[in-house]
Amino acid sequence: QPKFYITTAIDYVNNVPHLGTAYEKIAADALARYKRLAGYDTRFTMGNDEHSTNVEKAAREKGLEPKAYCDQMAVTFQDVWKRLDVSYDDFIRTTEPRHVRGVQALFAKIVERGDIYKGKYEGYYCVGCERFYPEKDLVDGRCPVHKTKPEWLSEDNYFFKLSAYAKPLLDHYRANPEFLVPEIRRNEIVNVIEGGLDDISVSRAGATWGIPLPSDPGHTVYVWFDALINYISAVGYPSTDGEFRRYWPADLHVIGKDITRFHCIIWPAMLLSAGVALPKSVLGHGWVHFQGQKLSKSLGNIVNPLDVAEKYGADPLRYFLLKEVPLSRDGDFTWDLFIERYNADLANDWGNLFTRAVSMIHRYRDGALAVAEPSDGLGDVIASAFRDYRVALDRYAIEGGIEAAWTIVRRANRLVEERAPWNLAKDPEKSAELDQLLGALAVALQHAAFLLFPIMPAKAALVWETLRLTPPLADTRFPADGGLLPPPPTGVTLGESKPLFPRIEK
RNA sequence: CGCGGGGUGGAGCAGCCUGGUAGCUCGUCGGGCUCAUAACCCGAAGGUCAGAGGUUCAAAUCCUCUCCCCGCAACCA
Repeated sequence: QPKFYITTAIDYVNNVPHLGTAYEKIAADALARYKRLAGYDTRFTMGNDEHSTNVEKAAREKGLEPKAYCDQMAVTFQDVWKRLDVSYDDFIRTTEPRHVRGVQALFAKIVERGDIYKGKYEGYYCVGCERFYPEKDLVDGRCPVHKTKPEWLSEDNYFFKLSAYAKPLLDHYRANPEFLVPEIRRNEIVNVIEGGLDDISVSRAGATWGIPLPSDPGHTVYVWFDALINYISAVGYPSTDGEFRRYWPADLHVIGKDITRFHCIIWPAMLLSAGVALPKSVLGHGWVHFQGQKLSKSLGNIVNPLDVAEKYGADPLRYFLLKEVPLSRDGDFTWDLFIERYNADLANDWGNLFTRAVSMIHRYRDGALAVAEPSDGLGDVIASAFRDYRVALDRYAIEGGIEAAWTIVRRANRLVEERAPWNLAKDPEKSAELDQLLGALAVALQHAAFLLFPIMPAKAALVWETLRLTPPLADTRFPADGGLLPPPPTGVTLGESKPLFPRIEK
């Protein structure tokens, strides 16, 4: 059985999840669910990034020890993901012993390779910002944010010979164009590498909230170096048997475009140095804006995904984000747009097809199908929808998959008009024709629900159960021969007709 | 000259690489139907493709310049 190992970025815990973080997890979840339907042994991991001074600071501000604070945040994050139906298989926290072991082991490998050396880290450091500034970014020698004079800091640090990996990385990009998608981001990164790479500091002296260097416990591992390693520690590294052997290298890292440099330069360089295989692909997705603006704390326009989910359900939120924000681009969330998509697509198209079909089955046939097979070319529509869907999802174009599923919904709605079942029902001689139509509609609903399961798992499952289909949707797979799914049962009373998505009245 | 993305009917996008009747979803208007969540189906109106110049038999599509938005520039998904 082929495997598919997919990860999201692990989240920095100095804030609760917002709409953008949720977008990434939902997108990765849809891909993971798709791969499961496609028969892959899928491993989907996420987690929290709990080290660094910022986290420590956030904890102290709440009067908590860092660990206690992180424990709380881990519960908060996982709760949000569960409410959004994110089906992760494992949740890794960078404070867990298994992760610490992985970090120390990988670090040791890189030391062994001779890629770590001790040096001085010097620069202008603004205490307010907690960061170093290059001289060119200072305004009149002062911090551009705080207008204070930064101090000249100089501390002993360990450095990683990133500069030695420019050539190997470029070679890797040339040989594996799919290593970074979309293409636009690949070009950007290749430019950066061609411009030359500097060695990076990978340790902090005197920090206590972090993973100590095995070779020098007075230093902790730089938080990014630490965080990236979660992708292998989550599957058992430093053990190279079992899960690691089964799942590594990862098939896909789903990350935000802002951190592509870490994932596409530093991370592969670390792995090359340590002699560990590189992940197959990194997907740098775009941003979800809110009312045309970037989500930011300072603008105060942070949207809590749970607000949307609690009001209208997780599925509509998932649908909107996946349909309107292609992974390769930025997109916009506005309430007007959300409500429009909800009413037009979910309530009117898919939802209405469901209620009208199921209620006709009840009204005309006491709730049971006599036959269940496609008619009027519906079989061809479904077959090509399945093909288009898979092509799109294999390219991570989830919106294209949704579009493909919708061709089934549209065709079925049109079929109702064409065959006018309310007329067939009046004519006893057309009884067989009516049975055939109702069966075809059930088949259409079934296949649309199957394709939409990765996008809207709860509603798809509801349709599935209403049609009395077995096994459960989560255990169903794409037919190996590329044909249709086994049809819904006949002679069994179906579930009731209830609006899947009640219209939102403005 | 830091790097990059974009400007297409009211809105959001596709088309541009590989020039040749400008396409999709929503909205608007008109019609049909009544199974259904005033939902569904059919049809229509609406764009000189940011601006200027150039190449060409022919440009939204290629080239040059200008204007306007928006990102990124080592720790915000």
